[in-house]
Amino acid sequence: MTEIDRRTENLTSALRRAGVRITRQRAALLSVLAEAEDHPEAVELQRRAEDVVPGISLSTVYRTLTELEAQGVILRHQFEGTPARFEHSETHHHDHMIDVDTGEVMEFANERIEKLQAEVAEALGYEIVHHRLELYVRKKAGGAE
Amino acid sequence: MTEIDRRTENLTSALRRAGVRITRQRAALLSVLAEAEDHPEAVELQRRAEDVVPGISLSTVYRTLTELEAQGVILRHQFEGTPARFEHSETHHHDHMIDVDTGEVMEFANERIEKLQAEVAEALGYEIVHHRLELYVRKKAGGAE
DNA sequence: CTCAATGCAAACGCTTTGCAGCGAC
DNA sequence: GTCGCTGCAAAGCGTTTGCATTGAG
Repeated sequence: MTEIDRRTENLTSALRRAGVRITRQRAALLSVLAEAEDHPEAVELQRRAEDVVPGISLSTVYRTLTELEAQGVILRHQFEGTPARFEHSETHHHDHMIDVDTGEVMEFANERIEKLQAEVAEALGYEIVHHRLELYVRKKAGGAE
Repeated sequence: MTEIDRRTENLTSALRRAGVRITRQRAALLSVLAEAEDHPEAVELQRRAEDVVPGISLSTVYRTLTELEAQGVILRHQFEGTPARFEHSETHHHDHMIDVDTGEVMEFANERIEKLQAEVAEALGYEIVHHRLELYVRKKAGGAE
């Protein structure tokens, strides 16, 4: 069983747990999401799913994504100036760095930043429900291209 | 000259520098923005401006906001689940904490987080153009209400 | 007097929704 | 066979834009 099969299984069981039917459209989307290494937007997911289920509608894509997000198995990111992007939430928590020139999305994790965020909230009597940290960046001149 | 007059002056001169006309609508918006202590959205700014210029249109509000943002004198924030919110950028840099229950927006600044962000980008050969850090929080049980 | 700014209404881009027919269970 | 899901088309929401008119300079 591959890593991707495992992820697909995970997404599928989340839907089953929610008591919904696994249709051809949903099965296609689940595997597309499981094998995505990037951060595709809804239309891109539709495009990829069409290889398996030609004619799948964008409404279905959005409805499924909304359901999966509610189940907590995928994440929806609203970066600046683009439609929402999605990724399965199996991997550990991370934040994002977006190259403003290319649109490329990279991931990073920094334990110390996380800790400081919690301290900031704590100091004011709050606890963090979730956060959003996005670095909009540009390759440095002379940097490795 | 009050602090608010100073801010209004600052916003006005940014527009003048851009070579645009200071109309009644714009003058009203500039002072509304200057005296705002919160993070109002476009319709709210329109509402406040209407006290001075009844009938000011939302298009005008948006057009002026876009211009001021381009001049770098106001900031546009796209928090989750709400229309864009605006604030004059006179004060020093800060990030935001949003109470998910009340919608209240609070500001905070943390030098160490800023520094770590720069380091993360630097380590990968990038420099930060701008960032977005938002903490979606909830008052802790037993915390000062 | 001129040309930029306004208000209106229409278009926009992304996302959600109502509905009649379809298909997973 | 039931009833949840689908595709379609239409609506929603915040924001932008085209255009004829108005008003700042």
